Amino acid sequence: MKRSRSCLLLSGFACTYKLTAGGKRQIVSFNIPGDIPDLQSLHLKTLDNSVATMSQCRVGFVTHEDLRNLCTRHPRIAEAFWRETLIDAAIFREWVMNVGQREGTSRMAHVLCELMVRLKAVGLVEDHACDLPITQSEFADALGFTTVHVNRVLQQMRTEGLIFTQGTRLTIPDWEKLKQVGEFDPTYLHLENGQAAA
Amino acid sequence: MKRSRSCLLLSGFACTYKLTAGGKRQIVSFNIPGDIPDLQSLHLKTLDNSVATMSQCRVGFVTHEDLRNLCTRHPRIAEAFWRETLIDAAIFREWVMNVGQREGTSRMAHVLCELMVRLKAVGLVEDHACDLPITQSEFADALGFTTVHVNRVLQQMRTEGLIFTQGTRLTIPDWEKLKQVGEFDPTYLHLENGQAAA
DNA sequence: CGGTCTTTTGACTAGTCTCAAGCATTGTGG
DNA sequence: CCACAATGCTTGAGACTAGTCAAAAGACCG
Repeated sequence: MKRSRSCLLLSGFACTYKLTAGGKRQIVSFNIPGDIPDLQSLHLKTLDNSVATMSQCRVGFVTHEDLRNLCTRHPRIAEAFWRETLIDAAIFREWVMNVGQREGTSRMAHVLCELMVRLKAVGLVEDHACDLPITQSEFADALGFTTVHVNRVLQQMRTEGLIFTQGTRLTIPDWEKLKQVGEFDPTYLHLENGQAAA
Repeated sequence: MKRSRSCLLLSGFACTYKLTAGGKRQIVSFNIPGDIPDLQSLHLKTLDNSVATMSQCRVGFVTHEDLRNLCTRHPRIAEAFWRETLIDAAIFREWVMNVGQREGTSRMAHVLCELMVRLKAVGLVEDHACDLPITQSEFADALGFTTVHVNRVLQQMRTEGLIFTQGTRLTIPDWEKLKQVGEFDPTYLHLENGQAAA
């Protein structure tokens, strides 16, 4: 179905996902405030994924017509939007590697690092802690694990002192350690100001 | 490192890959004739992946300066390039799902279907057959399997009549069956003329 | 023809899944 | 304000997919 507008996530958490023929869900990205989850629809006629909220969200809508006018009138803006979609692609590539090559703790640590850095970039991290309203079953769908396995991995990470959780609040006691376990190198996020440390 | 030009694959097969800190390789996409594997470098300063050839290749180079001029003078071309990168992203999303949710035969079948359809689109498929100079170890790196496992999966697929190989030539005896096993729906490739059947 | 790369095989191991149940937390209606 | 859904988290045991290690057999190339 062709969409005539894109949405901008103002607050809250969402995710982009796809379903297999067998009905299994793969979350292909987490969307945080500032993201435009369906910017691609500006140039692709058919949608090949869906978006779901993971918490209460506020969203803004922009019509494709307005976006297109903006792009023609201000090439620099067009370039910036294009660049945004290229960064999304870079993140997908990293996820392919994460799901394909890393196991258990390492895989989990990597997405947590990614989330922390991205959230930090929009000011949602304080003292290595942030609010993360993502259920274990959502993590499972994102990592290609089962909920049961995510639970066990998280427990292990807690006992190893890699993470600390209270409700939806996540705290990273030792950022360097988590980064190392997740083999995390933020280059692929292409942040302007290489704020590698969260 | 900043690149000042992009390359167009004229003939032969290549792949885009990333390495984990531990040295494991994840192939994130196969590049076929007509592809511009590093088009992204036009707007991203740092490269977060590498490209390798899998066979003899002929490539053409275009400087970013020329590309940028082309884009400013012909907005439609800029739009087309942007669209290409969006399709790449759609393929990455599908790969995340493939690696995250499908197992063994199904996972393998899916990439084979994708390759067939993409090769067909550039005229490299005849009678459900094509030349595929991809080693089992390369498939392994693309699928997140080991070479040993790829070998066993392929053997099973041969005995099941899903594929037929002689050297680097791959023939698909029963396209519908392969599509079904791989849960393959070509929507995500966003081909202009929905040539779903290869 | 020797050397290298690729494919194939076997036996054993490990990571992850499945099924199944119990517990905790939260929000809601009576 | 409490009871009870509903949802999410935790646990255990057994099964299965895929990995590891090791080596042999083919294929390709200078």
